[in-house]
Amino acid sequence: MGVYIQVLEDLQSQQQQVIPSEKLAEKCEVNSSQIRKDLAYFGEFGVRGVGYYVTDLLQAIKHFLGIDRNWNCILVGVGNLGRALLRHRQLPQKGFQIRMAFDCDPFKIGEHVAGHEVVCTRRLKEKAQLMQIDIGLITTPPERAQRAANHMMQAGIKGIINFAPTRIHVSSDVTVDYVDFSNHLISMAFRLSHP
Amino acid sequence: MGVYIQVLEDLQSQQQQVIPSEKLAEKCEVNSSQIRKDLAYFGEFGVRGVGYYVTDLLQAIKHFLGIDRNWNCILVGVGNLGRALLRHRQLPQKGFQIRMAFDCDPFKIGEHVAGHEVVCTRRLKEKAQLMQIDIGLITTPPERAQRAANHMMQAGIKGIINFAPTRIHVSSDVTVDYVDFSNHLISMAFRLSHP
DNA sequence: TCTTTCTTGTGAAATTTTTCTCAAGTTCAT
DNA sequence: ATGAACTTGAGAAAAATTTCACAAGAAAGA
Ligand SMILES: NC(=O)c1ccc[n+]([C@@H]2O[C@H](COP(=O)([O-])OP(=O)(O)OC[C@H]3O[C@@H](n4cnc5c(N)ncnc54)[C@H](O)[C@@H]3O)[C@@H](O)[C@H]2O)c1
Ligand SMILES: NC(=O)c1ccc[n+]([C@@H]2O[C@H](COP(=O)([O-])OP(=O)(O)OC[C@H]3O[C@@H](n4cnc5c(N)ncnc54)[C@H](O)[C@@H]3O)[C@@H](O)[C@H]2O)c1
Repeated sequence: MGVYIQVLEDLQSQQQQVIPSEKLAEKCEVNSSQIRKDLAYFGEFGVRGVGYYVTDLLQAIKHFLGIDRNWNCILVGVGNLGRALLRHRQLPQKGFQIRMAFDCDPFKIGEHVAGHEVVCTRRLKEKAQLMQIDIGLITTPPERAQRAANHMMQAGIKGIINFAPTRIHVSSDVTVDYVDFSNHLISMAFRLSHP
Repeated sequence: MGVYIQVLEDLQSQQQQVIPSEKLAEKCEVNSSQIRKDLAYFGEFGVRGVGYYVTDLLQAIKHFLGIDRNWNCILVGVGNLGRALLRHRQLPQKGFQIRMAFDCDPFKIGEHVAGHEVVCTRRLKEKAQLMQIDIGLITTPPERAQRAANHMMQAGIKGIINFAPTRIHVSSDVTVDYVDFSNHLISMAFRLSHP
């Protein structure tokens, strides 16, 4: 689904107003009926004989996915990866604002990264509750990920994305998503080994 | 599949020698027959009534996936994300060595990041051919990703992992994999909007 | 208006993935 | 030994996903 947005935004910036599923499929490298099925799932947006109106479609997809609004995020673990995310300009562009950054290292507390002051993790609950935080990003070492998740849950955060390569345990009303690059490297190694 | 490795390595470091699929499934948060099917796919590694020997299983999985060896990688685009990857200690630990780093920004060329000298992208072919490079990582801005891919193809690299949020076109003997965090954020936004 | 050319939306078919089930192998206490 | 308790591997069933195929709507030229 994310690919559709990527490609449609490209088309939009190229001023292309309409695109048929066949062409969109090519750009997304998927089957065209796949696209039609996916899009039909949340409404009739195409026009027979014409195709899909890029802008309308984008808006419809974004609304359906819940990304036609801003989401407040916090980040715990201002290390290599944490800094990269804090400095990543595309996240706020897409409606995901990292509102605060936390770390437990006294040398990092007080530092500023991309306009964010790094705050002590112990103050997470207190700080995060001042603002309605939707999503927490964990970029601590794996052995600290559970602790970071606990802090987030105490602050009432219901969505956690864990970049540390370890499973975490959360209560049933919290959604966790795992991001692990090494899976992509592994998958690549496999494909290169079995040509 | 990557989860299995993660969890098995955890077990190994805890000195646990044997684990039944049921317990492994719990830790990986998947169905236990799923695990048995997956593992049976590349051999009979379990012992009925006992379970799987952690060390043997790990070795077998790693061999099957082609990660019981070292893979030579290069990275193009020494920005926020590129630096994080260059400094990421787990990659070499898992057998993925980033051998060289390239950038086109004259201010960055010559700089050292995590023991790697940053080299001008124009010298990629020349440099990369001195060593058998297996995998190329693209961490440039999206509008430069295709160019980076072209350089890699010219150097004979057959596997490309693109962290830039754009599709790239490659010849049929090259494998591309896309990594896009924002997909995880989008998926989280969707799940939080449809509770 | 009619015909030709596109292209969607969708039911049906095909394929893939996941789950269920259980015979058969292993261990251990008695 | 024997039985009870486990656990795998794999066939069958179920569920989900992907692809096919085409009726029906839209546009454009004759
Ligand atoms: N660097 C990468 O490119 C990369 C890629 C994929 C995954 N990861 C994963 O992301 C995580 C971070 O990687 P990194 O390279 O940034 O490591 P890092 O060591 O540079 O950063 C970790 C940061 O977390 C902080 N921290 C530790 N415990 C904490 C706690 N309890 N509360 C708050 N902050 C805490 C540390 O002070 C440090 O600043 C790791 O789990 C790593 O495996 C990193
Ligand atoms: N920062 C993140 O956390 C993050 C997360 C996800 C995806 N990404 C993606 O990763 C890419 C890099 O992000 P970033 O934040 O590091 O950006 P960045 O601007 O900090 O870094 C980009 C680097 O690429 C270099 N570059 C540009 N053109 C080049 C070329 N032709 N050859 C070699 N080097 C070239 C630039 O000099 C710069 O050093 C972007 O596409 C971004 O969308 C970044």
